[in-house]
Amino acid sequence: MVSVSLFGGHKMNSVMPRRKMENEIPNGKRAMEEELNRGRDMANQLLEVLAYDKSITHLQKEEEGSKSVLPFVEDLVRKVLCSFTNTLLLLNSTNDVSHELVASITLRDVFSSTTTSPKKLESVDETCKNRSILTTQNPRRGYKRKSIAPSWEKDSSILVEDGYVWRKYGQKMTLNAKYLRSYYRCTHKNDQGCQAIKQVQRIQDVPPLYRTTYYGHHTCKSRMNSEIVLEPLSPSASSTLLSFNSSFHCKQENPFPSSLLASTKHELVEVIHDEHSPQNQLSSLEDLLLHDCEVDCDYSRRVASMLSSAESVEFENVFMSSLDFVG
DNA sequence: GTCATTTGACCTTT
DNA sequence: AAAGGTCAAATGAC
Repeated sequence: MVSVSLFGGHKMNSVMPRRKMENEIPNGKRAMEEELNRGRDMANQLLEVLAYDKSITHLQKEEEGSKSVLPFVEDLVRKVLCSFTNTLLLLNSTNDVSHELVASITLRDVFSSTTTSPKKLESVDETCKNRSILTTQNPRRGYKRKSIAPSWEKDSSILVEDGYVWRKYGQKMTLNAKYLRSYYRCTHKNDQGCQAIKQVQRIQDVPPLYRTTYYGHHTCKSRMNSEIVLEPLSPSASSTLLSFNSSFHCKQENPFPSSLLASTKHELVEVIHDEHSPQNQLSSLEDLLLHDCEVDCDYSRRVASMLSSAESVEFENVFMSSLDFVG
């Protein structure tokens, strides 16, 4: 089980401006710490309960006359969600982060850009300051370098259309790479403010292998309905490998529907917006926190019923990432 | 004319 | 300072 210590868990970078230390934690932050710790403990319990539940077969249950632990799980999930909600309320009320930044970072960003540490927030803040200087002195204004962690990585032996419209904005030869890396942004960046970008790098010649790394989320409404293979398929060139790189802190939004995750079909794959997919389950969690300050029992019941043990691990990852963000 | 891509320069991060 | 990421003018395709 991963243990995260708030405020002390992050290595203090020498470059990092010194902020308030442990003995200077304001009440709001202390309360946040307590809330998050509570939530984490409950998430841990949830995992243990689920693991226990899984270990007992239905037959055994019948023999022992034991009942499902689901109601207990539900309760735990509800408490976890309460903790999230309380923390987010505290987050919103804290003045520790600039109002501008709070306004620019939505709750969804908190969950999506889960490696955004305070250090990063500060660097973003600095970037904002610098940019305000640039806007008056440098004609090349609006320059913004990606500061978020990759959200999804996909290795594929074929070039596939992922359902979004991308616009190439650059390419670069990188160190230790034999091929150019191409940079794409969502074509709706300007008209809809969509911040999604991706990088495509050919990593192998024979058989051809491409690594596509996605950053950010699509906020545009341009989703097409199918994944289109751009290159002719050969029997040998059929594998599509999706990976959550373990080095990534965030294993969050998957730009592909779950129905594609396990797909190795040699044909066009229909994109199915499955409301029971893990991705959407997590989205549901986010929505809970986004829209409801008070956790609805029906919602938590729904969430609990949707969670498999694997998904509760994902749930915990999201939770841990939020700790990372706050800590 | 409009829009996408190319490409060198510029900027940030490490 | 090097490497990686982004911008925007130039260019091409339609």
